[in-house]
Amino acid sequence: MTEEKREELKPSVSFIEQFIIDDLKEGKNQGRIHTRFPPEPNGYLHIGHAKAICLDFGMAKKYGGKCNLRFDDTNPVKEDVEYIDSIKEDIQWLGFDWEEREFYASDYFGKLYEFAKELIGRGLAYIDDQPADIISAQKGTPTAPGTESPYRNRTIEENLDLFERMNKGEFDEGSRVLRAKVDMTSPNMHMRDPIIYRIIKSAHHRTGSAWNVYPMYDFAHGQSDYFEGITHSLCTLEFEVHRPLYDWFIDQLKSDDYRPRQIEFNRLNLTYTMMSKRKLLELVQEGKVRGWDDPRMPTICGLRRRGYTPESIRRFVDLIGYTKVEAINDVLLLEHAIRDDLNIRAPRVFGVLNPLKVIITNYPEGKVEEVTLINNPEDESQGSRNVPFSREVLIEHDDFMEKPANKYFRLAPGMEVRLKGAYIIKCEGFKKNETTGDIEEVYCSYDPDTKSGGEASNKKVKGTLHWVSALHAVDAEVRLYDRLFDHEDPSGQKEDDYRSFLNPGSLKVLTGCKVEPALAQAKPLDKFQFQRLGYFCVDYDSVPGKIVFNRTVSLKDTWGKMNK
RNA sequence: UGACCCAUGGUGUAAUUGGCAACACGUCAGAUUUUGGUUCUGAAGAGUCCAGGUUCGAAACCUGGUGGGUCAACCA
Repeated sequence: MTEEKREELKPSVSFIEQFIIDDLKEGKNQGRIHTRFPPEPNGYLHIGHAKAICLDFGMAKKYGGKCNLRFDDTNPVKEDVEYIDSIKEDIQWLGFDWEEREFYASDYFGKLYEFAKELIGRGLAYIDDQPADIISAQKGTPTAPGTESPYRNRTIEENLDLFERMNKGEFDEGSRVLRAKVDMTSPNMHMRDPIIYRIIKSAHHRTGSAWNVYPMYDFAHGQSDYFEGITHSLCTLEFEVHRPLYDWFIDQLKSDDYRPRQIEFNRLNLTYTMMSKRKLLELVQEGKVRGWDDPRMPTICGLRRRGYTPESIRRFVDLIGYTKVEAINDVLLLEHAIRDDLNIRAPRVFGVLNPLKVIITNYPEGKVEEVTLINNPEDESQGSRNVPFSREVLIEHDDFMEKPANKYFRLAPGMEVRLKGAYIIKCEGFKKNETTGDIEEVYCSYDPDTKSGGEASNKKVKGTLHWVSALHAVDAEVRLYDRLFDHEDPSGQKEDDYRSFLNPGSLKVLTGCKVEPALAQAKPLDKFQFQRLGYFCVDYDSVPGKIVFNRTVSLKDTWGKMNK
């Protein structure tokens, strides 16, 4: 899109941003905007979380507000410190900053406990002695109303006494719960006397064994928002039915005009992958992938290892928008975002994945020239580099055909191609293994006048190939990734387990690849465009002498598409 | 036999709130190119789930359908 066209476009904001603009205009909450990102520390962040992070932090920043990081750690059996550091790292890597506002729902356990006792005192909460299955049965179904617990009308004194003794550890897990007294006949299941405190005797990663009762999500989240002065509590669509309860608790809690507002938006779904934390954990535990940061995973750390940049992820999130429609986004759009970003920033280099030796028969033996190559035609400031050229070079196996197909612009008997940055060569012959049919060597002549920059270098040839000098190239392992699943929506099929859609070809490890010498110095996460092939990123597994690259994404390939 | 939410090209979103259905991705064609990349130009592709209604005028508002999603964890 041209700048001019961009100017002409009318500004459009998401429905959430419009709500924020309206609230600000109405002067709600003293004109403040304060959001929060509330991960549960029970797994790694994925790109769906990135969508929420961009909104939470993005809206706060755009409207002069703040965004808190708050760990929603109300369930000690499922949560662990292990995840906290990775979550913080991922948010920072994405480019967002919660400054000193790192909070935990567990910071408020004391206040929440007091609030619970206050509700009991006001006759709005009671201890239920029934087991889980009975309580569950009494809740009714979405189409049938629930029935009231026989313990619903205990005295305030008894409720208070029982609640305190629950917290002292006098009762077993599961023997009693604290429920809010709302409405057992409500059409909204969440309003049917929700459980707000349960007994858990496992140690909590932050509060240790200080508590024997822990608040449920519905009793912790909105109140934490309130305690922190949050104005806009943005979450995904499945919490829509929780909103009446969220508001109910805020109504009991509020003392002035301030009140946080929950707004729900659509979750991110991507084709050929899935976002379920539980299922992603299964992939890791069952060894279907190499870990949370396997480059095929939709996790932030996986994308980072794959070679995605924070800018590209933010751009992608910006492109897909926020609505209330449950959509499934084409992963092609994510790939477009990273290509677009890397096109401008990634230096171009030569890497040969599947080498075929070309001997330039009329080039002097032992001679080595340095040829100069532009690092990035899209960015002059990246300068140029020298690459050694000699009599034996390696080209891509695909760049030679014994019997060229129609419109094949590469090397074939009698055909001329340019070795990019060096000379134009002509194929004079080749060596073929008669038993296997493999092409083993190709023999070419070169024209010394066609050296790039030289007098005859403007000669038109159909093809330009990348190459490395056989003598100077360094070894590399290259990992090619394809979609993890071969079904657009692997976890959305009722009949089939998502595992049955695992793509057996999602990882191809290529050894014996050859890259230009300077790459021996590359560091993990360094990003390059292997010219004519794609964008590649140095993997953490690299060791001196053997560098490992991950293919982030291939270049668009119109030739490959023509031949599909 | 419930409540709530949703429905615009293939996909994702717009339409300044009732005034010519637009943008991005993808697709196709052409130009440029020492990357079959990039860039540039152009094209095809929806008449807005359906049926009524209100209105000079409806993608938008109303009614009723249809289709999809969410909700019955002592998970978040």
